[in-house]
Amino acid sequence: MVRKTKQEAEQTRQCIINAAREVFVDKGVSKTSLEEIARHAGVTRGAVYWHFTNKSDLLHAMRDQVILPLIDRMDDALLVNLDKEQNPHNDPLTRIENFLLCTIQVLNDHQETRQTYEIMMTKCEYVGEFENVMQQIMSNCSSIVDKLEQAYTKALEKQLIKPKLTAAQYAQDTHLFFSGLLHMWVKDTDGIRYRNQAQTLIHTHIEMRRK
Amino acid sequence: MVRKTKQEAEQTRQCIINAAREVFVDKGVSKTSLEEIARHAGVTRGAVYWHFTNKSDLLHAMRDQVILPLIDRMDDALLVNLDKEQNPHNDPLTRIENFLLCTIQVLNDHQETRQTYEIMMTKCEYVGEFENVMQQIMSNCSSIVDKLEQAYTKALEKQLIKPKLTAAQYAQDTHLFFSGLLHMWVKDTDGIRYRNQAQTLIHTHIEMRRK
DNA sequence: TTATATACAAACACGCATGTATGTAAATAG
DNA sequence: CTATTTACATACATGCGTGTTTGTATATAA
Repeated sequence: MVRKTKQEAEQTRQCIINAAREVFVDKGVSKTSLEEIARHAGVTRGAVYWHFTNKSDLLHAMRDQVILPLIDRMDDALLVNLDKEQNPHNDPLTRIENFLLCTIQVLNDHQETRQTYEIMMTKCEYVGEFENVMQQIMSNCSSIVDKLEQAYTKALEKQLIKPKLTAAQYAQDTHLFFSGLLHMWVKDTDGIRYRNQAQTLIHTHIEMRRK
Repeated sequence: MVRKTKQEAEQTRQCIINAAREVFVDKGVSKTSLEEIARHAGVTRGAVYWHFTNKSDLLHAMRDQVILPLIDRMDDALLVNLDKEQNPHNDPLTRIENFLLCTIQVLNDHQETRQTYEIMMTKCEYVGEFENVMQQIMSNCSSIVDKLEQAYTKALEKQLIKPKLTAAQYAQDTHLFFSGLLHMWVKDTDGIRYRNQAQTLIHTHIEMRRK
């Protein structure tokens, strides 16, 4: 065999992750063997065990590749320069809407992200060594709600929405709406019920709040 | 061995389902063997294979026991006598709120339901012979949205909510909200973030719509 | 240039879960 | 009262997935 350079090794590592994603999405995590993943990637189980300690580790790596960048984008979309820029295309409410739209857009355009979400939502079990991922998800949700609340606070200050409810309440409701939408969007593989009208649903949700 | 009567046999069948639920919730569906379930139920795999063709069949039976009654309750809560009874405690909006509250209540009070939901949401993979369950869930959602829409139509007629949006739009938004809430409620095993304030969240969601 | 670490492939050992086939005692049908 | 079916327990056959170990050719460091 031909020993690989560091770059080539990193390439196989990525290749294994990609192969895993495609087999996972097809057969589910627990019913795919590392042998199958290796074959799909054009390597042997030796390579898989070299780059990852086990299947769970591989799954973690797969998830991180998609989730971590998404969290970064979130800050940009919801918080950065929230107080500056008084022009109407940058008001807090529109930014919230754009954040939601943008996330759906990523799922639409980026197959890697879409497949990973599908796996995490419907093709894996949060059990044993994977149970703490649940905690990560929950704390992630908390930070989303926090950021939404900050945006809604600005929206209240600028009197874009009715003061009937608090920013926290608006934020919670929006988060639950979006959480539901993501689940439905991912599960709606035909695209008939949710994927095709996600933009409309989001716009409606925000519009409901506008004065 | 002592041959059982029909009643006793039905009892062991139920016993197996209960055992399965408790082991599933603990170790996840794919990592629990039928041997383990049998042991937990105080029988052997022979009994399990007698009552169910395989693990998937058992999982289906478990799900049906919880989901089917829930669908029945839904009709009662949202549709029955929707046009009669003009008293304010039975207005369409309150009925929607009560339906949501009632569903959460069932999860709270009924361990069997709670565990089953936890399994279906975070401890099983929708793959292979279980993929059609996904379709069932989706079509179920459709009928929920339909019923919500009917209730919201009445609410619009009675001018309880603002005519800014259509009944269908309100229904979709409420369904996504509730879908998100259910997911979060189930995942929030500590109860800190969602379980403790579910009632408030629901009330807020409905209140937002009130004129 | 040589020694060592790297990046895997190949081989080994092991248990465990599944499905089926057979055995069996008592309930039930007739 | 007898025959048959029921409701399982037990035993058997089989395969598959995992983790580890060993082998090896080459990149890389010195």
